[in-house]
Amino acid sequence: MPELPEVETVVRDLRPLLVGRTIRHVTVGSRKLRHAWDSAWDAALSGAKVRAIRRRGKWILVDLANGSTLLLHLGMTGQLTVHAAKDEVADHTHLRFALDRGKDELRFRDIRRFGSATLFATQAELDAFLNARLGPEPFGLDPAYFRDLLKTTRSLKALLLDQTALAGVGNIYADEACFLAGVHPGRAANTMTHGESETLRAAIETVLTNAIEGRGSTIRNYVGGSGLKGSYQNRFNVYGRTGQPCPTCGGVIQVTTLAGRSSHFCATCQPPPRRSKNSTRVAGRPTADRGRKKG
DNA sequence: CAAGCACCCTGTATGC
DNA sequence: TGCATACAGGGTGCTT
Repeated sequence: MPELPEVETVVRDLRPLLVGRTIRHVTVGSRKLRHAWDSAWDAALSGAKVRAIRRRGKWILVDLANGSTLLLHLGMTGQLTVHAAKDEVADHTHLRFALDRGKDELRFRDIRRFGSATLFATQAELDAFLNARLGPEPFGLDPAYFRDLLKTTRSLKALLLDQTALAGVGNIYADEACFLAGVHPGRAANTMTHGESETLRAAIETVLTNAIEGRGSTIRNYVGGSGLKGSYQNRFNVYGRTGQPCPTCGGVIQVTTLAGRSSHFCATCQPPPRRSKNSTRVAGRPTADRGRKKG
């Protein structure tokens, strides 16, 4: 599911519902997420007051008054919402954090279980973990820094999806930003002019800002921290619009595979690079995960 | 260094 | 209806 705008929406929704409240106890499901839950964290969390909730890239950080931080990632299908404890517990709910006197609880639901929940005892450990994985946030970037990022033979798509280059951009918003900037996602990054670099940098900000304003995009499972869906999927120009007309020129939106991901573009507004990586996908063409034998 | 693939999972859509 | 296959917003690790 969730890229930066969706995670930001979850955090904004949860902030008034969580900050200042105390986690009373944790209920852990039988099936593990990406990593197993450490039972020692139960004791560390019980009685811990929530000091703040924030976002870094696609990660959610719940800072506790005792100095520890609960770090969550929603993977592809994660949902983090506050419910009344008496509400029916949906299937695939893996963690429940009882709040205050137990009338309400924070629930982590994740169908595919690509998400994760981990407790970091100190800020130093948390920072080390995140700094090893994440580049800067994509807002207010120094144009010169962004130009430096482009000094690579990698495709724009691969670069934008690389969380160590730039934190928070995923498959949807990479495609939408490239469209807005008028550049093909398969372009080698080092073929971008200074002008194009600045246009793309600004396009990323614009797309993410507008998506946050629309509470993110709901394709399948995504809901915000309040349970409300997003609306930005109604404003997609290219993502998921294969075969439909380009909003700008009326040409047909194409799809190809770049960096192992479906990549959507308008061949007129975003001229493909001259050689390689511009062929449209043919039925049956292999992609990651396809043709693998089931375990 | 970069690209490609496999893998972690489940649900849904589609074709036969 | 049933079955097989392909695909999905992400991150990680291995091989080419």
